[in-house]
Amino acid sequence: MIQHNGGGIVLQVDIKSSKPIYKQIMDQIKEGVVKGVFQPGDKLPSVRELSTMLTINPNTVSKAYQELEREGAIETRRGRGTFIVENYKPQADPDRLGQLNDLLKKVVVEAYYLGLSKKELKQMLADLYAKLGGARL
Amino acid sequence: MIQHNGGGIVLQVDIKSSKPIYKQIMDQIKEGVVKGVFQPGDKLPSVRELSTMLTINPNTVSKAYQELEREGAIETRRGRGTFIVENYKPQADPDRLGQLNDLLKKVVVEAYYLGLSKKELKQMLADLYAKLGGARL
Amino acid sequence: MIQHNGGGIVLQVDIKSSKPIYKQIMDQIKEGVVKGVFQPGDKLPSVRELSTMLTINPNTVSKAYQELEREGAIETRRGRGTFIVENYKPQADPDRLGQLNDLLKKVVVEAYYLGLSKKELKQMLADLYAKLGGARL
Amino acid sequence: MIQHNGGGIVLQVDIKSSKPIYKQIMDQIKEGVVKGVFQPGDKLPSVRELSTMLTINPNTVSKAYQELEREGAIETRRGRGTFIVENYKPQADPDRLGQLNDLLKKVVVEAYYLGLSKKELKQMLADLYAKLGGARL
DNA sequence: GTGGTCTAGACCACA
DNA sequence: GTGGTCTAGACCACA
Repeated sequence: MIQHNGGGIVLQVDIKSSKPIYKQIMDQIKEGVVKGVFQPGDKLPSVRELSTMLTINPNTVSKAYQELEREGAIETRRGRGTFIVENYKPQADPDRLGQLNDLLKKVVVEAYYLGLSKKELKQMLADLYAKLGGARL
Repeated sequence: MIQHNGGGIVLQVDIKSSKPIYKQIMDQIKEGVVKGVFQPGDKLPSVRELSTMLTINPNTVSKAYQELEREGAIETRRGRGTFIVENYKPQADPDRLGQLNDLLKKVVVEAYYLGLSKKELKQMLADLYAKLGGARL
Repeated sequence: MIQHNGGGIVLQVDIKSSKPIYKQIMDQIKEGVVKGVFQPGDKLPSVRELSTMLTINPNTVSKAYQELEREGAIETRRGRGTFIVENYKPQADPDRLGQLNDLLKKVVVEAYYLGLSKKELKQMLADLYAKLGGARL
Repeated sequence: MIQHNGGGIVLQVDIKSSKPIYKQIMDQIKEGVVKGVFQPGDKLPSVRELSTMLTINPNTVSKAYQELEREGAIETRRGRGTFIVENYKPQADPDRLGQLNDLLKKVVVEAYYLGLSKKELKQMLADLYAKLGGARL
Protein backbone atom coordinates (compact mmCIF):
# COMPACT_ATOMS: atom_id res chain seq x y z
CA MET A 1 0.00 0.00 0.00
CA ILE A 2 1.17 3.42 -0.85
CA GLN A 3 2.04 5.70 2.00
CA HIS A 4 0.62 9.14 1.50
CA ASN A 5 2.30 12.13 3.04
CA GLY A 6 -1.15 13.59 3.32
CA GLY A 7 -1.76 17.19 4.18
CA GLY A 8 1.34 17.48 6.28
CA ILE A 9 3.64 18.57 3.50
CA VAL A 10 6.13 21.10 4.73
CA LEU A 11 7.51 22.52 1.53
CA GLN A 12 7.75 26.24 1.13
CA VAL A 13 9.38 28.56 -1.28
CA ASP A 14 10.86 32.03 -1.20
CA ILE A 15 10.03 33.87 -4.42
CA LYS A 16 12.49 36.63 -3.65
CA SER A 17 15.46 34.38 -3.09
CA SER A 18 18.20 34.40 -5.68
CA LYS A 19 18.19 30.62 -5.48
CA PRO A 20 15.95 29.31 -8.26
CA ILE A 21 12.61 28.05 -7.04
CA TYR A 22 13.06 24.64 -8.60
CA LYS A 23 16.31 24.25 -6.68
CA GLN A 24 14.64 25.30 -3.46
CA ILE A 25 12.13 22.53 -4.01
CA MET A 26 14.84 20.02 -4.82
CA ASP A 27 16.85 20.87 -1.74
CA GLN A 28 13.85 20.73 0.54
CA ILE A 29 12.75 17.37 -0.73
CA LYS A 30 16.21 15.91 -0.39
CA GLU A 31 16.52 17.39 3.07
CA GLY A 32 13.13 15.93 3.89
CA VAL A 33 14.34 12.50 2.88
CA VAL A 34 17.42 12.82 5.08
CA LYS A 35 15.30 14.00 7.97
CA GLY A 36 12.87 11.16 7.46
CA VAL A 37 9.96 13.50 6.76
CA PHE A 38 9.74 11.70 3.45
CA GLN A 39 10.00 7.93 3.58
CA PRO A 40 11.01 5.66 0.70
CA GLY A 41 7.93 4.90 -1.35
CA ASP A 42 6.07 7.98 -0.18
CA LYS A 43 4.00 9.67 -2.81
CA LEU A 44 4.88 13.26 -3.46
CA PRO A 45 2.17 15.77 -4.22
CA SER A 46 1.32 15.84 -7.91
CA VAL A 47 2.78 18.59 -10.05
CA ARG A 48 -0.56 20.36 -10.06
CA GLU A 49 -1.13 19.95 -6.34
CA LEU A 50 2.27 21.25 -5.37
CA SER A 51 2.13 24.14 -7.80
CA THR A 52 -1.19 25.15 -6.30
CA MET A 53 0.09 24.74 -2.75
CA LEU A 54 3.11 26.91 -3.45
CA THR A 55 1.27 29.23 -5.85
CA ILE A 56 3.92 28.74 -8.47
CA ASN A 57 3.80 27.53 -12.03
CA PRO A 58 3.39 23.80 -12.68
CA ASN A 59 6.37 23.89 -15.02
CA THR A 60 8.59 24.94 -12.17
CA VAL A 61 7.53 22.00 -10.05
CA SER A 62 7.92 19.77 -13.05
CA LYS A 63 11.48 20.89 -13.53
CA ALA A 64 12.32 20.19 -9.90
CA TYR A 65 10.84 16.71 -10.12
CA GLN A 66 12.63 15.93 -13.35
CA GLU A 67 15.98 16.96 -11.91
CA LEU A 68 15.39 14.93 -8.78
CA GLU A 69 14.52 11.94 -10.90
CA ARG A 70 17.71 12.37 -12.85
CA GLU A 71 19.62 12.36 -9.59
CA GLY A 72 17.89 9.15 -8.63
CA ALA A 73 16.17 10.58 -5.57
CA ILE A 74 12.61 10.20 -6.80
CA GLU A 75 10.85 8.29 -9.54
CA THR A 76 7.73 8.90 -11.57
CA ARG A 77 5.32 6.14 -12.40
CA ARG A 78 3.40 6.91 -15.51
CA GLY A 79 -0.08 8.12 -14.82
CA ARG A 80 0.28 7.44 -11.11
CA GLY A 81 2.47 10.13 -9.77
CA THR A 82 5.87 10.76 -8.28
CA PHE A 83 7.44 8.81 -5.43
CA ILE A 84 10.47 8.81 -3.18
CA VAL A 85 12.78 6.12 -4.49
CA GLU A 86 12.28 2.82 -2.72
CA ASN A 87 15.78 1.37 -2.54
CA TYR A 88 18.15 4.22 -3.02
CA LYS A 89 21.68 2.96 -3.40
CA PRO A 90 24.22 5.71 -3.16
CA GLN A 91 26.89 5.35 -5.80
CA ALA A 92 30.19 7.09 -5.23
CA ASP A 93 30.12 9.18 -8.40
CA PRO A 94 33.60 10.74 -8.64
CA ASP A 95 32.21 13.88 -10.28
CA ARG A 96 29.68 14.51 -7.57
CA LEU A 97 32.24 13.65 -4.95
CA GLY A 98 34.52 16.31 -6.37
CA GLN A 99 31.69 18.82 -6.34
CA LEU A 100 30.98 17.98 -2.73
CA ASN A 101 34.62 18.56 -1.87
CA ASP A 102 34.52 21.92 -3.64
CA LEU A 103 31.39 22.86 -1.75
CA LEU A 104 32.97 21.93 1.54
CA LYS A 105 36.10 23.84 0.63
CA LYS A 106 33.97 26.87 0.03
CA VAL A 107 32.42 26.38 3.45
CA VAL A 108 35.85 26.36 5.06
CA VAL A 109 36.93 29.50 3.24
CA GLU A 110 33.70 31.30 4.14
CA ALA A 111 34.06 30.19 7.73
CA TYR A 112 37.49 31.79 7.83
CA TYR A 113 36.08 35.06 6.51
CA LEU A 114 33.35 34.98 9.10
CA GLY A 115 35.89 34.41 11.84
CA LEU A 116 34.75 30.90 12.67
CA SER A 117 37.44 28.68 14.11
CA LYS A 118 37.94 25.11 13.00
CA LYS A 119 36.39 24.02 16.24
CA GLU A 120 33.32 26.18 15.74
CA LEU A 121 32.79 24.87 12.22
CA LYS A 122 33.08 21.31 13.40
CA GLN A 123 30.49 22.10 16.03
CA MET A 124 28.21 23.57 13.39
CA LEU A 125 28.55 20.35 11.43
CA ALA A 126 27.82 18.25 14.49
CA ASP A 127 24.74 20.35 15.23
CA LEU A 128 23.47 19.83 11.72
CA TYR A 129 23.89 16.08 11.96
CA ALA A 130 22.02 16.12 15.24
CA LYS A 131 19.24 18.23 13.80
CA LEU A 132 18.83 16.39 10.54
CA GLY A 133 18.44 13.03 12.14
CA GLY A 134 20.99 11.12 14.08
CA ALA A 135 19.58 7.73 13.26
CA ARG A 136 19.98 7.70 9.52
CA LEU A 137 23.28 9.47 9.24
CA MET B 1 56.61 48.29 0.94
CA ILE B 2 54.12 46.88 -1.48
CA GLN B 3 54.45 43.22 -2.19
CA HIS B 4 53.67 42.37 -5.76
CA ASN B 5 52.45 38.92 -6.50
CA GLY B 6 53.79 39.61 -9.95
CA GLY B 7 53.84 37.00 -12.66
CA GLY B 8 53.41 34.25 -10.17
CA ILE B 9 49.64 34.56 -10.02
CA VAL B 10 48.00 31.18 -10.03
CA LEU B 11 44.48 32.16 -10.98
CA GLN B 12 42.77 30.21 -13.68
CA VAL B 13 39.22 29.99 -14.90
CA ASP B 14 37.18 27.39 -16.71
CA ILE B 15 34.98 29.12 -19.25
CA LYS B 16 33.00 25.92 -19.69
CA SER B 17 32.06 25.67 -16.05
CA SER B 18 28.53 26.43 -14.97
CA LYS B 19 29.95 28.51 -12.14
CA PRO B 20 30.10 32.15 -13.23
CA ILE B 21 33.61 33.26 -14.06
CA TYR B 22 33.49 36.20 -11.68
CA LYS B 23 32.66 33.80 -8.86
CA GLN B 24 35.50 31.51 -9.84
CA ILE B 25 37.83 34.46 -9.49
CA MET B 26 36.35 35.47 -6.17
CA ASP B 27 36.60 31.98 -4.76
CA GLN B 28 40.15 31.52 -5.91
CA ILE B 29 41.31 34.78 -4.43
CA LYS B 30 39.65 34.08 -1.13
CA GLU B 31 41.03 30.57 -1.11
CA GLY B 32 44.44 32.02 -1.92
CA VAL B 33 44.20 34.27 1.10
CA VAL B 34 43.29 31.38 3.37
CA LYS B 35 46.14 29.31 1.96
CA GLY B 36 48.55 32.19 2.38
CA VAL B 37 49.27 32.41 -1.35
CA PHE B 38 47.99 35.95 -1.03
CA GLN B 39 49.26 37.92 1.94
CA PRO B 40 47.58 40.95 3.50
CA GLY B 41 48.74 44.00 1.60
CA ASP B 42 49.59 42.07 -1.55
CA LYS B 43 48.80 43.93 -4.72
CA LEU B 44 46.44 42.20 -7.07
CA PRO B 45 46.86 42.47 -10.83
CA SER B 46 44.93 45.31 -12.38
CA VAL B 47 41.61 44.60 -14.00
CA ARG B 48 43.20 44.99 -17.38
CA GLU B 49 46.16 42.77 -16.54
CA LEU B 50 44.07 39.99 -15.12
CA SER B 51 41.53 40.06 -17.93
CA THR B 52 44.38 39.79 -20.42
CA MET B 53 46.04 36.98 -18.48
CA LEU B 54 42.83 34.99 -18.34
CA THR B 55 41.59 36.11 -21.78
CA ILE B 56 38.26 37.11 -20.36
CA ASN B 57 36.13 40.21 -20.42
CA PRO B 58 37.44 43.07 -18.22
CA ASN B 59 33.93 43.62 -16.92
CA THR B 60 34.05 40.14 -15.45
CA VAL B 61 37.21 40.85 -13.49
CA SER B 62 35.77 44.16 -12.46
CA LYS B 63 32.69 42.51 -11.08
CA ALA B 64 34.75 40.01 -9.11
CA TYR B 65 36.82 42.79 -7.57
CA GLN B 66 33.76 44.85 -6.71
CA GLU B 67 32.12 41.93 -4.94
CA LEU B 68 35.29 41.10 -3.06
CA GLU B 69 35.58 44.70 -1.96
CA ARG B 70 31.98 44.64 -0.77
CA GLU B 71 32.81 41.57 1.29
CA GLY B 72 35.77 43.38 2.77
CA ALA B 73 38.35 40.97 1.44
CA ILE B 74 40.18 43.41 -0.80
CA GLU B 75 40.43 47.18 -1.09
CA THR B 76 41.03 49.63 -3.88
CA ARG B 77 43.40 52.51 -3.31
CA ARG B 78 42.63 55.17 -5.84
CA GLY B 79 45.29 55.41 -8.46
CA ARG B 80 47.40 52.75 -6.89
CA GLY B 81 45.57 49.54 -7.47
CA THR B 82 43.80 46.76 -5.64
CA PHE B 83 45.15 45.06 -2.56
CA ILE B 84 44.42 42.28 -0.14
CA VAL B 85 43.02 43.92 2.95
CA GLU B 86 45.66 44.54 5.63
CA ASN B 87 43.84 43.99 8.87
CA TYR B 88 40.80 41.92 8.05
CA LYS B 89 38.51 41.69 11.02
CA PRO B 90 35.81 39.16 10.58
CA GLN B 91 32.43 40.38 11.70
CA ALA B 92 29.85 37.79 12.56
CA ASP B 93 27.25 38.90 10.03
CA PRO B 94 24.09 36.96 10.91
CA ASP B 95 23.00 36.82 7.27
CA ARG B 96 26.24 35.36 6.07
CA LEU B 97 26.31 33.02 9.02
CA GLY B 98 22.90 31.75 8.04
CA GLN B 99 24.06 31.28 4.47
CA LEU B 100 27.06 29.35 5.70
CA ASN B 101 24.82 27.12 7.72
CA ASP B 102 22.62 26.51 4.68
CA LEU B 103 25.67 25.68 2.60
CA LEU B 104 26.90 23.23 5.19
CA LYS B 105 23.45 21.70 5.46
CA LYS B 106 23.50 21.16 1.74
CA VAL B 107 26.87 19.47 2.10
CA VAL B 108 25.45 17.09 4.68
CA VAL B 109 22.45 16.25 2.51
CA GLU B 110 24.61 15.67 -0.55
CA ALA B 111 26.97 13.52 1.50
CA TYR B 112 24.01 11.36 2.47
CA TYR B 113 23.06 10.95 -1.18
CA LEU B 114 26.60 10.02 -2.05
CA GLY B 115 26.69 7.44 0.67
CA LEU B 116 29.25 9.24 2.82
CA SER B 117 29.05 8.54 6.52
CA LYS B 118 29.28 11.24 9.14
CA LYS B 119 32.75 10.03 9.91
CA GLU B 120 33.83 10.23 6.30
CA LEU B 121 32.52 13.75 5.93
CA LYS B 122 34.30 14.83 9.08
CA GLN B 123 37.47 13.34 7.66
CA MET B 124 36.94 15.25 4.42
CA LEU B 125 36.62 18.42 6.44
CA ALA B 126 39.76 17.65 8.41
CA ASP B 127 41.66 16.98 5.20
CA LEU B 128 40.57 20.31 3.79
CA TYR B 129 41.75 22.13 6.87
CA ALA B 130 45.07 20.36 6.65
CA LYS B 131 45.41 21.18 2.97
CA LEU B 132 44.35 24.79 3.14
CA GLY B 133 46.80 25.69 5.84
CA GLY B 134 46.82 24.50 9.36
CA ALA B 135 48.49 27.58 10.77
CA ARG B 136 45.95 30.22 9.96
CA LEU B 137 42.84 28.21 10.58
CA MET C 1 -6.11 -27.80 -30.82
CA ILE C 2 -5.47 -24.56 -29.12
CA GLN C 3 -2.14 -24.25 -27.38
CA HIS C 4 -2.35 -22.37 -24.18
CA ASN C 5 0.75 -20.70 -22.94
CA GLY C 6 -0.90 -21.10 -19.58
CA GLY C 7 0.76 -20.08 -16.39
CA GLY C 8 4.14 -20.12 -17.98
CA ILE C 9 3.83 -16.62 -19.35
CA VAL C 10 7.05 -14.73 -18.94
CA LEU C 11 5.80 -11.20 -19.41
CA GLN C 12 6.84 -8.62 -16.91
CA VAL C 13 6.68 -4.87 -16.82
CA ASP C 14 8.59 -2.17 -15.06
CA ILE C 15 6.17 0.49 -13.91
CA LYS C 16 9.08 2.81 -13.19
CA SER C 17 10.41 2.69 -16.70
CA SER C 18 10.00 5.69 -18.97
CA LYS C 19 8.87 3.32 -21.71
CA PRO C 20 5.07 3.14 -21.70
CA ILE C 21 3.77 -0.08 -20.21
CA TYR C 22 1.68 -0.92 -23.25
CA LYS C 23 4.81 -0.70 -25.38
CA GLN C 24 6.71 -2.90 -22.97
CA ILE C 25 4.01 -5.52 -23.42
CA MET C 26 4.04 -5.15 -27.19
CA ASP C 27 7.79 -5.46 -27.41
CA GLN C 28 7.90 -8.48 -25.15
CA ILE C 29 5.24 -10.32 -27.07
CA LYS C 30 6.90 -9.59 -30.39
CA GLU C 31 10.26 -10.61 -28.98
CA GLY C 32 8.64 -13.75 -27.63
CA VAL C 33 7.38 -14.60 -31.09
CA VAL C 34 10.82 -14.12 -32.61
CA LYS C 35 12.39 -16.22 -29.88
CA GLY C 36 9.78 -18.92 -30.34
CA VAL C 37 8.47 -18.56 -26.81
CA PHE C 38 5.17 -17.77 -28.47
CA GLN C 39 4.20 -20.03 -31.36
CA PRO C 40 1.75 -19.17 -34.14
CA GLY C 41 -1.72 -20.02 -32.93
CA ASP C 42 -0.82 -19.74 -29.27
CA LYS C 43 -3.53 -18.24 -27.14
CA LEU C 44 -2.59 -15.15 -25.23
CA PRO C 45 -3.96 -14.49 -21.75
CA SER C 46 -7.16 -12.47 -21.74
CA VAL C 47 -6.98 -8.78 -21.06
CA ARG C 48 -8.36 -9.36 -17.62
CA GLU C 49 -5.98 -12.22 -16.84
CA LEU C 50 -2.90 -10.36 -17.99
CA SER C 51 -3.84 -7.14 -16.22
CA THR C 52 -4.30 -9.12 -13.02
CA MET C 53 -1.04 -11.01 -13.48
CA LEU C 54 0.88 -7.79 -14.01
CA THR C 55 -1.21 -5.73 -11.58
CA ILE C 56 -1.76 -3.04 -14.16
CA ASN C 57 -4.76 -1.30 -15.64
CA PRO C 58 -6.81 -3.46 -18.04
CA ASN C 59 -6.97 -0.52 -20.44
CA THR C 60 -3.21 -0.73 -20.75
CA VAL C 61 -3.27 -4.38 -21.78
CA SER C 62 -6.14 -3.61 -24.10
CA LYS C 63 -4.16 -0.90 -25.82
CA ALA C 64 -1.18 -3.19 -26.28
CA TYR C 65 -3.36 -5.89 -27.84
CA GLN C 66 -5.07 -3.40 -30.13
CA GLU C 67 -1.77 -2.07 -31.39
CA LEU C 68 -0.41 -5.56 -31.94
CA GLU C 69 -3.51 -6.48 -33.85
CA ARG C 70 -3.13 -3.39 -36.00
CA GLU C 71 0.42 -4.47 -36.75
CA GLY C 72 -0.85 -7.90 -37.73
CA ALA C 73 1.08 -9.75 -35.06
CA ILE C 74 -1.92 -11.09 -33.16
CA GLU C 75 -5.61 -11.60 -33.88
CA THR C 76 -8.76 -11.60 -31.86
CA ARG C 77 -11.34 -14.31 -32.45
CA ARG C 78 -14.63 -13.10 -31.15
CA GLY C 79 -15.65 -14.91 -28.03
CA ARG C 80 -12.60 -17.12 -28.07
CA GLY C 81 -9.71 -14.90 -27.18
CA THR C 82 -6.54 -13.47 -28.61
CA PHE C 83 -3.98 -15.48 -30.53
CA ILE C 84 -0.62 -15.21 -32.16
CA VAL C 85 -1.27 -14.91 -35.88
CA GLU C 86 -1.03 -18.27 -37.68
CA ASN C 87 0.46 -17.40 -41.03
CA TYR C 88 2.16 -14.09 -40.62
CA LYS C 89 3.28 -12.73 -43.94
CA PRO C 90 5.53 -9.76 -43.65
CA GLN C 91 4.67 -7.00 -46.04
CA ALA C 92 7.40 -4.54 -46.87
CA ASP C 93 5.58 -1.44 -45.65
CA PRO C 94 7.69 1.50 -46.86
CA ASP C 95 6.74 3.60 -43.84
CA ARG C 96 7.78 1.00 -41.33
CA LEU C 97 10.90 0.29 -43.35
CA GLY C 98 11.80 3.95 -43.12
CA GLN C 99 11.19 3.91 -39.39
CA LEU C 100 13.40 0.88 -39.05
CA ASN C 101 16.14 2.65 -40.93
CA ASP C 102 15.78 5.68 -38.66
CA LEU C 103 15.95 3.45 -35.61
CA LEU C 104 19.08 1.76 -36.90
CA LYS C 105 20.61 5.12 -37.74
CA LYS C 106 20.00 6.19 -34.19
CA VAL C 107 21.73 3.03 -33.02
CA VAL C 108 24.78 3.87 -35.13
CA VAL C 109 24.93 7.42 -33.82
CA GLU C 110 24.56 6.29 -30.22
CA ALA C 111 27.24 3.66 -30.76
CA TYR C 112 29.58 6.39 -31.91
CA TYR C 113 28.88 8.40 -28.76
CA LEU C 114 29.53 5.35 -26.62
CA GLY C 115 32.80 4.73 -28.36
CA LEU C 116 31.74 1.50 -30.05
CA SER C 117 33.51 0.70 -33.28
CA LYS C 118 31.72 -0.53 -36.37
CA LYS C 119 33.13 -3.95 -35.67
CA GLU C 120 31.85 -3.97 -32.11
CA LEU C 121 28.37 -2.92 -33.18
CA LYS C 122 28.30 -5.64 -35.82
CA GLN C 123 29.28 -8.11 -33.15
CA MET C 124 26.50 -6.85 -30.91
CA LEU C 125 24.07 -7.42 -33.74
CA ALA C 126 25.41 -10.92 -34.37
CA ASP C 127 25.10 -11.74 -30.67
CA LEU C 128 21.51 -10.60 -30.67
CA TYR C 129 20.68 -12.79 -33.65
CA ALA C 130 22.32 -15.72 -31.91
CA LYS C 131 20.45 -15.06 -28.69
CA LEU C 132 17.05 -14.41 -30.19
CA GLY C 133 17.00 -17.62 -32.15
CA GLY C 134 19.24 -18.54 -35.00
CA ALA C 135 16.73 -20.87 -36.66
CA ARG C 136 13.94 -18.47 -37.42
CA LEU C 137 16.01 -15.49 -38.42
CA MET D 1 39.83 30.54 -33.54
CA ILE D 2 36.25 29.56 -33.44
CA GLN D 3 34.86 27.83 -36.48
CA HIS D 4 31.45 29.06 -37.43
CA ASN D 5 29.03 26.80 -39.17
CA GLY D 6 27.72 29.90 -40.90
CA GLY D 7 24.53 29.94 -42.88
CA GLY D 8 24.87 26.33 -43.93
CA ILE D 9 22.97 24.87 -41.02
CA VAL D 10 20.94 21.90 -42.11
CA LEU D 11 18.58 21.39 -39.21
CA GLN D 12 14.93 20.92 -39.85
CA VAL D 13 12.00 19.82 -37.83
CA ASP D 14 8.70 18.07 -38.43
CA ILE D 15 6.00 19.60 -36.29
CA LYS D 16 3.60 16.78 -37.04
CA SER D 17 5.92 13.99 -36.01
CA SER D 18 5.15 12.12 -32.83
CA LYS D 19 8.80 12.43 -31.94
CA PRO D 20 9.21 15.49 -29.69
CA ILE D 21 10.77 18.43 -31.46
CA TYR D 22 13.54 18.77 -28.92
CA LYS D 23 14.51 15.15 -29.59
CA GLN D 24 14.48 15.74 -33.31
CA ILE D 25 16.95 18.55 -32.78
CA MET D 26 19.11 16.42 -30.51
CA ASP D 27 19.23 13.55 -32.95
CA GLN D 28 20.03 15.78 -35.89
CA ILE D 29 22.86 17.51 -34.11
CA LYS D 30 24.36 14.23 -32.96
CA GLU D 31 23.98 12.82 -36.44
CA GLY D 32 25.61 15.96 -37.80
CA VAL D 33 28.58 15.41 -35.51
CA VAL D 34 28.95 11.82 -36.68
CA LYS D 35 28.69 12.90 -40.30
CA GLY D 36 31.23 15.61 -39.76
CA VAL D 37 28.79 18.38 -40.65
CA PHE D 38 29.51 19.70 -37.18
CA GLN D 39 33.15 19.77 -36.15
CA PRO D 40 34.44 19.83 -32.59
CA GLY D 41 34.54 23.43 -31.42
CA ASP D 42 31.93 24.58 -33.93
CA LYS D 43 29.54 27.16 -32.63
CA LEU D 44 25.92 26.16 -32.80
CA PRO D 45 23.30 28.75 -33.64
CA SER D 46 22.12 30.61 -30.56
CA VAL D 47 18.87 29.56 -28.96
CA ARG D 48 17.16 32.57 -30.47
CA GLU D 49 18.66 32.10 -33.91
CA LEU D 50 17.73 28.46 -34.15
CA SER D 51 14.24 29.01 -32.80
CA THR D 52 13.72 31.66 -35.46
CA MET D 53 15.17 29.46 -38.19
CA LEU D 54 12.90 26.58 -37.26
CA THR D 55 9.96 28.80 -36.29
CA ILE D 56 9.67 27.07 -32.97
CA ASN D 57 9.74 28.31 -29.40
CA PRO D 58 13.09 29.26 -27.87
CA ASN D 59 12.32 27.06 -24.88
CA THR D 60 12.18 24.01 -27.10
CA VAL D 61 15.63 24.73 -28.51
CA SER D 62 16.85 25.41 -25.02
CA LYS D 63 15.65 22.04 -23.84
CA ALA D 64 17.40 20.27 -26.69
CA TYR D 65 20.66 22.08 -25.94
CA GLN D 66 20.45 21.35 -22.24
CA GLU D 67 19.89 17.66 -22.84
CA LEU D 68 22.77 17.51 -25.28
CA GLU D 69 24.99 19.22 -22.76
CA ARG D 70 24.00 16.69 -20.15
CA GLU D 71 25.00 13.93 -22.55
CA GLY D 72 28.34 15.63 -23.02
CA ALA D 73 27.89 16.27 -26.73
CA ILE D 74 27.86 20.05 -26.57
CA GLU D 75 28.88 22.68 -24.05
CA THR D 76 27.67 26.18 -23.31
CA ARG D 77 30.05 28.96 -22.49
CA ARG D 78 28.37 31.62 -20.46
CA GLY D 79 27.42 34.63 -22.49
CA ARG D 80 29.16 33.31 -25.56
CA GLY D 81 27.01 30.56 -26.90
CA THR D 82 26.87 26.83 -27.41
CA PHE D 83 29.59 24.71 -28.97
CA ILE D 84 30.27 21.17 -30.11
CA VAL D 85 32.45 19.60 -27.46
CA GLU D 86 36.13 19.87 -28.27
CA ASN D 87 37.58 16.63 -26.96
CA TYR D 88 34.72 14.22 -26.64
CA LYS D 89 35.83 11.09 -24.87
CA PRO D 90 33.29 8.33 -25.12
CA GLN D 91 32.83 6.57 -21.82
CA ALA D 92 31.37 3.10 -21.83
CA ASP D 93 28.43 3.86 -19.57
CA PRO D 94 26.88 0.49 -18.73
CA ASP D 95 23.39 1.98 -18.57
CA ARG D 96 23.58 3.57 -21.97
CA LEU D 97 25.20 0.44 -23.35
CA GLY D 98 22.25 -1.57 -22.13
CA GLN D 99 19.86 0.90 -23.71
CA LEU D 100 21.74 0.61 -26.98
CA ASN D 101 21.45 -3.15 -26.82
CA ASP D 102 17.71 -2.86 -26.21
CA LEU D 103 17.36 -0.50 -29.12
CA LEU D 104 19.24 -2.87 -31.39
CA LYS D 105 17.16 -5.78 -30.17
CA LYS D 106 14.07 -3.84 -31.11
CA VAL D 107 15.57 -3.31 -34.56
CA VAL D 108 16.09 -7.03 -34.97
CA VAL D 109 12.55 -7.83 -33.89
CA GLU D 110 11.08 -5.19 -36.18
CA ALA D 111 13.22 -6.46 -39.05
CA TYR D 112 11.74 -9.89 -38.53
CA TYR D 113 8.22 -8.49 -38.69
CA LEU D 114 9.06 -6.62 -41.86
CA GLY D 115 10.44 -9.77 -43.41
CA LEU D 116 14.02 -8.59 -43.53
CA SER D 117 16.60 -11.35 -43.40
CA LYS D 118 19.67 -11.20 -41.22
CA LYS D 119 21.68 -10.54 -44.34
CA GLU D 120 19.46 -7.67 -45.40
CA LEU D 121 19.63 -6.03 -41.99
CA LYS D 122 23.40 -6.33 -41.99
CA GLN D 123 23.42 -4.67 -45.37
CA MET D 124 21.22 -1.86 -44.06
CA LEU D 125 23.70 -1.35 -41.25
CA ALA D 126 26.62 -1.33 -43.66
CA ASP D 127 24.84 1.20 -45.87
CA LEU D 128 24.26 3.47 -42.89
CA TYR D 129 27.91 3.35 -41.94
CA ALA D 130 28.86 4.18 -45.49
CA LYS D 131 26.41 7.05 -45.63
CA LEU D 132 27.19 8.55 -42.26
CA GLY D 133 30.88 8.79 -42.87
CA GLY D 134 33.32 6.00 -43.30
CA ALA D 135 36.29 7.91 -41.99
CA ARG D 136 35.18 8.63 -38.45
CA LEU D 137 33.41 5.38 -37.75
C1' DG E 1 24.02 39.18 -27.24
C1' DT E 2 23.77 34.77 -24.65
C1' DG E 3 21.57 31.22 -22.04
C1' DG E 4 18.66 30.41 -17.53
C1' DT E 5 14.43 30.87 -15.09
C1' DC E 6 9.74 31.57 -14.68
C1' DT E 7 4.80 32.44 -15.74
C1' DA E 8 0.29 31.29 -17.85
C1' DG E 9 -1.84 28.21 -20.19
C1' DA E 10 -2.83 24.61 -23.91
C1' DC E 11 -2.85 19.91 -25.58
C1' DC E 12 -1.54 15.15 -25.38
C1' DA E 13 -0.17 10.26 -24.02
C1' DC E 14 -0.73 7.20 -20.51
C1' DA E 15 -2.91 4.53 -16.83
C1' DG F 1 -5.83 12.25 -12.81
C1' DT F 2 -0.86 12.17 -13.95
C1' DG F 3 3.28 13.86 -16.00
C1' DG F 4 5.39 15.45 -20.74
C1' DT F 5 5.65 18.73 -24.37
C1' DC F 6 5.11 23.03 -26.33
C1' DT F 7 3.94 27.95 -27.11
C1' DA F 8 4.38 32.99 -26.22
C1' DG F 9 6.62 35.96 -23.87
C1' DA F 10 8.93 38.31 -19.75
C1' DC F 11 12.91 39.24 -16.89
C1' DC F 12 17.51 38.39 -15.33
C1' DA F 13 22.57 37.15 -14.76
C1' DC F 14 26.56 36.96 -17.22
C1' DA F 15 30.19 38.24 -20.47
